[in-house]
Amino acid sequence: MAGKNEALYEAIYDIVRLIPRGRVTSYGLIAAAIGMKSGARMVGYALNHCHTSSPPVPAHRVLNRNGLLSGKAHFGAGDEMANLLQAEGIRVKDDMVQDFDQIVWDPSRELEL
DNA sequence: GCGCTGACGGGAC
DNA sequence: TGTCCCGCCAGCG
Repeated sequence: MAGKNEALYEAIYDIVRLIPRGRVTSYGLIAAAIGMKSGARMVGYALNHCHTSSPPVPAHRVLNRNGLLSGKAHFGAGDEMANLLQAEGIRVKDDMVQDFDQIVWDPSRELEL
């Protein structure tokens, strides 16, 4: 471990990689799972560097608390993120995940069960 | 060494 | 019920 910050990033990546297909989660839930309830921004920042870690992280399954594809613009392509979500059976409309409350995956909750 | 921005969240109006 | 503003942590100029 080079530093705690790196371990923190890996913790975020690990949780994101645990997200089952057809499910999504929010930055706040991940932040709470790692103990950073108010660090939702840090989660997004970490995912911004997810490409520096391997294996790649399915960040397309991570959305904001509104179910909006906040990081869609950062994926590179225009609708790359929405396309991946729809490919997993997730309904995406106008960059917004439909039935978000039904497909949301809470890490701190699922990992505890 | 200081300040601003940023893939957000929650509370207040 | 919807929208606006403030707060938090870390990286970067």
